[in-house]
Amino acid sequence: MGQKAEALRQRIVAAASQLFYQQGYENTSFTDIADAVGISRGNFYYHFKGKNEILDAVIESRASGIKQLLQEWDVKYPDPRQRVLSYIDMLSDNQKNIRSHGCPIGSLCTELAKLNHNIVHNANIMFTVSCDWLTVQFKQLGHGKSAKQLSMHLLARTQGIAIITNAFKDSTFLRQEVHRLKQWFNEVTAKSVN
Amino acid sequence: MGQKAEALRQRIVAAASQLFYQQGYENTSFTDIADAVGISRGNFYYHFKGKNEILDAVIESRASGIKQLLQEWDVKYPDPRQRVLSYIDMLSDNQKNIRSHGCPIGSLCTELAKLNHNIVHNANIMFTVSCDWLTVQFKQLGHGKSAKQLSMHLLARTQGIAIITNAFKDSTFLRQEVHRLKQWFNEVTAKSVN
DNA sequence: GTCTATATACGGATAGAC
DNA sequence: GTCTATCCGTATATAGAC
Repeated sequence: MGQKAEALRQRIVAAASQLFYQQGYENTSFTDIADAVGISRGNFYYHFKGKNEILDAVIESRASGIKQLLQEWDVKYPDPRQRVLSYIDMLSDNQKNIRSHGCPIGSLCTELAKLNHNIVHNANIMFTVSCDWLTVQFKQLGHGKSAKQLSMHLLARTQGIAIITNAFKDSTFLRQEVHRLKQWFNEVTAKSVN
Repeated sequence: MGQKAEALRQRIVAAASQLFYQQGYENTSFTDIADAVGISRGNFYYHFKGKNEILDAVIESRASGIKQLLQEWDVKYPDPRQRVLSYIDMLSDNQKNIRSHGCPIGSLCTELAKLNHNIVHNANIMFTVSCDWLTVQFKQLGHGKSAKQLSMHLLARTQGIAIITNAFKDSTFLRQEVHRLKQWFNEVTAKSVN
């Protein structure tokens, strides 16, 4: 496969990912993606076997995208506390998108759980990337045994915030909850220091 | 409209509500509902103008169902603390369904937010019923100004738990979080007593 | 009121020209 | 590699028999 084809493949995945986020997976047709990319419907099948394979690529793309971002933070921020606070700040940074379309990970997992796709069971790798990274941070903050539980808790909190913000179209609530979440994080990490 | 037709209408709404929960709204066809109820596809259009109207009825049905349950609790439990704890216990009571299909309210709101339906803006009335009721309970527990914020917070927490439980198919996490949530509630209400 | 038959549109997928 | 043309299944919705 040539470089040009590979580049087009990337563009298809990027467009599909955005459309899946805005409109949902099932509700996005090949026509939608084709129009966004500027190619014909038939051309898809040179790059992908079918819609399932595009979904697979989107999940893979999102997971590796998050992974890369988190690795950059590992370099950028020496303090694990700062890293986790940056993670929480993602909610504020993306509040407009969350208000309109929810969390890209959570909403996709929710949709796929309703379908009988085999891929459903692999969709949560998008969560796992964050979960594993957060667990490492909590371990570095002195929480050995409860690190994973705290990580999952934080993950769930962010998801709940995204759902309610999206349902009520209310960014004010998001900001309140971000504050509350940071408060919780400060209390939890303060405990471990002693 | 006769009683028999009204009864059939109820059965259609009940079947549709369950299927929307298990398979999603878009992914559920008239054929699916027809098979579940035991009627023909064409018969729907005597009772409903279209799929939108069925969705409307399902939302209405769920909202009034929750409202009724909460009103029963108002009678059954004299203590507002007990009422809120019962609300939290809904997570444990429905853990199997949540594991398989998430929260019926949250997942529907998430799906509808992706579509361009006009109904989307009314879907959150299902949340509002719980939110208003919880706000009343927190007010009775001495939280005047922050009652609504606490109510929304609790709502978000339950949603986050449902998402993660569903994504990871992990009921153990749900039980941990229910414990954590009750702990939070105890701390919050303990404060207000003083 | 409930049914069968059918209209119409659109989805994913394939074949083959270029 | 990318296109056009087309197949086929299924969706909502309607018409009209009973």
